[in-house]
Amino acid sequence: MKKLAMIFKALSDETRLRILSLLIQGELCVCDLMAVLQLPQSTVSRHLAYLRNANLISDRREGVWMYYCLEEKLPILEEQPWQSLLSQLLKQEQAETDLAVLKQYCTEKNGARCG
Amino acid sequence: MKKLAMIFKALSDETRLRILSLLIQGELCVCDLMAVLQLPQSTVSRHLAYLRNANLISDRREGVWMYYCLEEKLPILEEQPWQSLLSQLLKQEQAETDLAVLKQYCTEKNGARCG
DNA sequence: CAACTATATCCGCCTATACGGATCTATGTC
DNA sequence: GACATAGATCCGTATAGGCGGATATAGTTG
Repeated sequence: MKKLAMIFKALSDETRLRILSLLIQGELCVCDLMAVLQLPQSTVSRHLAYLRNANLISDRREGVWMYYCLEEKLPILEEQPWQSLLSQLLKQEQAETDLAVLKQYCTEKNGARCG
Repeated sequence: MKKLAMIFKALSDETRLRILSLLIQGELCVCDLMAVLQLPQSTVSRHLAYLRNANLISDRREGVWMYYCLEEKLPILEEQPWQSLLSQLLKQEQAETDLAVLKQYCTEKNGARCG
């Protein structure tokens, strides 16, 4: 029960929910998230660390960049409720806005790396 | 998104999850919850108030007793993810223990009122 | 190794909220 | 109205965690 509560605590912050909704589209690095969310780097990194500690996302280093992506299966929460929570996220207005910004950002970046 | 985050915040405390898992069985009053959870009245009432403010439960007065029960449909979260979260709750070890205690408590009480 | 960039972590500050005993309020009973 | 009981709220205390600028660290490039 305590573990389940920890997962919900990880989900109890708007910024973290926004990050998760963006990661549904695929892995992103810290720069990407900073650009889309318009938040300082320390804030983004802190939330990513929180989500990683809760095992909701995993990271992968590629050179200087850290790429984060959603964990598809969680140790505690079963797959069905987890996926249905994620799809619920996408239905939020804020998620739509953020995804539009992400799309625009990706177009401009056009496959290039950050930096 | 903020509202969704508020719901998760309400779910981010172990005691509140235990209360919700008990309420799945049907409405209970504060005395019942105190007895089963073995927690002081102020603690139980505080968590119930938190859950009510988050619209996860509703209350009903009957004489001196306040009965609380689960809200079946939430304004923000759709029914499917909500129900699947609730069923996830029941799969936790702590929930099994608590439900056993509740069952025992109800047997002893045998339909009587509190007090 | 020096310089640069991406990211993680530290720091001080501030708010939210957990706890449980004490008190207030509402209701029922005599 | 006096009293008892259920429950809500208040209180002081303690901790978690949000914020974002500053600093530390890790990898890349010359």
